[in-house]
Amino acid sequence: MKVMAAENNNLSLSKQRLRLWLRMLRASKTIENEVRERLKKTFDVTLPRFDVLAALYRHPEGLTMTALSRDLEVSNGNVTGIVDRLTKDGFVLRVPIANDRRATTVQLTPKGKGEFEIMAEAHESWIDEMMESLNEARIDEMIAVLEQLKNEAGGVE
Amino acid sequence: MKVMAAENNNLSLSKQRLRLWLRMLRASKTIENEVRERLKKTFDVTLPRFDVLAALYRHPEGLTMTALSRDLEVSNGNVTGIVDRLTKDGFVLRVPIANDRRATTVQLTPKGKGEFEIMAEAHESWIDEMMESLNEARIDEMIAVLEQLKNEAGGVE
DNA sequence: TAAATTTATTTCAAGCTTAAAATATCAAAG
DNA sequence: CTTTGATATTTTAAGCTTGAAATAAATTTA
Repeated sequence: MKVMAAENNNLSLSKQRLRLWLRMLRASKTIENEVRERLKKTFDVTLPRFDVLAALYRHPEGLTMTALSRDLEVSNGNVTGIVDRLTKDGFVLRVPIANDRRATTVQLTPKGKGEFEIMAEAHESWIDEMMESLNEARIDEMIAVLEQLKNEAGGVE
Repeated sequence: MKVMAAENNNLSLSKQRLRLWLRMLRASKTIENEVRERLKKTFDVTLPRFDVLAALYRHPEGLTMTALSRDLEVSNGNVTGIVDRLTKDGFVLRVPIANDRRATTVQLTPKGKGEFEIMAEAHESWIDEMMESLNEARIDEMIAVLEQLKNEAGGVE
């Protein structure tokens, strides 16, 4: 009897977790689509390009291709293409590393830095607008849960 | 002085909201990547295909291409390709609509339904595992916030 | 009814994405 | 040294994704 009850509890809890995951995915997708569209319309830049610029902005010393791929959680081959195009357009630069001829760091050019700062300001205000209803307490709460989730799922082994 | 304080408050709140968004995106991406990899390894199916099957499973009467595209929040042209491939592999079926020669509904085949049920069970257990630390209260809390967020961002105008 | 507009879908070009294979270089061990 | 294994990146093929243009059919309107 107790086992049965526990099973039933687990079952509905797992359904509830699934439901949360689907909601989270949906909210993310909605916001992401909105951001993608505004980036395109306002700055004629794609979301993946924006993401790469943002990662590099957070690391003024530059990032290797591998570090960039890990930071963005995308495949290494993927980064190659985006960086190629950003390089062609003068937003980023591949800088050889002194002691390792295999690796290069990628850095923002002054143009890339300047353009990103403009986009980042708009981006922040869009997010602020889309999350208008959330106060500080709610936000801290959410952040804590998400942090825990990410570690649990990502396998910090 | 009061204005100044308010501005500072707003500024840090908007940064906090941005921070939340980035965490949410990161958690989603981590879980999504994990699910994608497991679907591929376990069932040799891609995540977009799984998403389409899931949407159709929730609507046994079938969905038009437009409804499917809206449900998944992806472009209409995107759905065409995925449904094409699922059709070729015998998972779904395009069924003409009686009164409207422009539209077709898409439905799961028995094979599609059967295969999806197997995948869905595994999928649910993966999510359960990845969200092990979240209890019912936390989950309900999160769902409420996410629901609000989605409506705010998605423009329910 | 004919023309104009709207709706449903597909097609297309460009770019994004992954997983796996191929290159190239470095580091370690014999 | 030089082979062996590890690391960093690019390449490749297949599939995903978008936004816009092209078709086609239904609906509205003059």
